[in-house]
Amino acid sequence: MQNTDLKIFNTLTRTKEVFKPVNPPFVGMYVCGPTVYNHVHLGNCRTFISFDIVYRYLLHLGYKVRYVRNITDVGHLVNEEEMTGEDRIGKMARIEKLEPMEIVQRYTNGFHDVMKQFNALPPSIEPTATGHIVEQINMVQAILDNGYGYVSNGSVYFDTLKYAKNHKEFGRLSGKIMDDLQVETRDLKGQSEKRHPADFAIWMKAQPEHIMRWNSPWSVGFPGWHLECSVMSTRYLGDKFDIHGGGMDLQFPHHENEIAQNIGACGHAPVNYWMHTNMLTVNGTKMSKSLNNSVLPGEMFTGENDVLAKAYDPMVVRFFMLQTHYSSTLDFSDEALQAGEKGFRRLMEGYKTLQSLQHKNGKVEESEDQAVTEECQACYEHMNDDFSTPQALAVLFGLVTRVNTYKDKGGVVSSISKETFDRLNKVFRDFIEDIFGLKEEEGADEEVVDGLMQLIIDIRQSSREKKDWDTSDKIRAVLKELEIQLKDGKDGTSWTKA
RNA sequence: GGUCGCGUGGCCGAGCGGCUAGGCAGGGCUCUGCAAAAGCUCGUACGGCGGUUCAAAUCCGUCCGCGACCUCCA
Repeated sequence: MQNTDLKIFNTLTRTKEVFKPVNPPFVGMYVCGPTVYNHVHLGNCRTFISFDIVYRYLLHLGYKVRYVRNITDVGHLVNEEEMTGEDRIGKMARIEKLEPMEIVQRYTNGFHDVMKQFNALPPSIEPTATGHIVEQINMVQAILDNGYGYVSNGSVYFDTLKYAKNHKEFGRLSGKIMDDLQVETRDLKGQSEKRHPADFAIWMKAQPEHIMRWNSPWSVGFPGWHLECSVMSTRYLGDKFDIHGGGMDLQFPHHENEIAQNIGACGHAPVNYWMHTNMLTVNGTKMSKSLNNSVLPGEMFTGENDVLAKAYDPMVVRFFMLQTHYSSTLDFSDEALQAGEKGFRRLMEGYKTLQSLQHKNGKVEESEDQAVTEECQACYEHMNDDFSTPQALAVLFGLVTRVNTYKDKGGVVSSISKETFDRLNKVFRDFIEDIFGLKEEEGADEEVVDGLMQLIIDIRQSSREKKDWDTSDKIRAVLKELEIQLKDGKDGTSWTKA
């Protein structure tokens, strides 16, 4: 159905490029997952939902995608720059008096629950850093063997200066210039172990109080944060794969260092297409764990937060995010969310309406038939243009108007051909269910159901009083089909779910 | 300070040289017992100032405002 090629904006080249997998029909995609020392917030979710769309669309195009998204459960320090930095997991374990792995398990579970609520497909592989200590040690050794690392007081650092001299790559992804970074030199604690401020630890010697520690040729310690992604992507996708994604805030230094490690170990760049999603903001400022302006998904779904006036269904939030391109910042506000909620419902109602329409062969209006065909096609072409969900959505809304018009005119469609009618149905199903991953909001809440049941019982009661048994029995019978059992007692009627 | 990006109508948000984005909100109309829904329709835009061009929201310069990264964050 697509006439155009899929184009992806590649951070490396800062241009949209036609997507050509290394080994079609297989596609390897790696996305930096969460560090599970705390709840994921909505900003984190935005990134994962964005890549869920990428994953879904690639699958829709027929690619065999291996989607790897890691769980960081060690090595991510509270302050990377200072040697005194404490491991994030270890810190929470100490504070909450739990095993580090209990922390990891708790927040991993929470993360999975949230992703499920957002209807995000699970990745093909979800590796953990602690599960790949051996591989990480091996990569540190490879980097040392190639002369791009040095041991200092039991820790191993990446020799950024030497790497930058031999490979022009350093700074390319993030647009940094090595000389600027030198100027950035600041007098920080523990920096003495490093030869250059831009050097970073690939293996760190554990301080005595550090809980998470492993044996290595250099010290009892733990792997550097940037290393795990290099190792796990290589392990599962090979040393040259298609797409690497993550939030924009990981571009530097995390992804830049990742490239350096891969080149340092394997001699060539690991990734063809780098994709970065933009930030979620609250009142114009980035949502961030460290800024304490986070809204948690759970708080959003229940409405218990300081930012928003009411609760929003996960599907509404997902839809809301799709209205903005992944590369733009997205600001959360109550007004915008409410508009999104109505828009979402309009779309879903339109989808339902479409499914209720009948096609009948008749006189085909050529221009209309052609317009519908073109609009259907446009949805795919917008997705092919760097996953432009807002534009695809706009076209879909245009089609919703058509669908509603068909319904107004009696629900029988004959002005477009059967083929076009079927295509229209396919586009809605493809986009709403497969590509956008949208589904109906969770069932009406208890309060509404209770209210409805009381109303039905009241109506039935008045028909019983009029001895209108046909009506009262019909109500009881239909409810029974819905697995609701009415119980007529002395004190009135109650109901239970069968 | 360095690097990058952004400023679009009441709100959100696409577009990025000529052609209606879209959603929400507001006005009018149609339909319907009423209401809602739905359809049709209307209005208010491209931060300021210059420049390039037959033509600029879209390119260039400049000024103003905002943000991100440069330190942990998706």
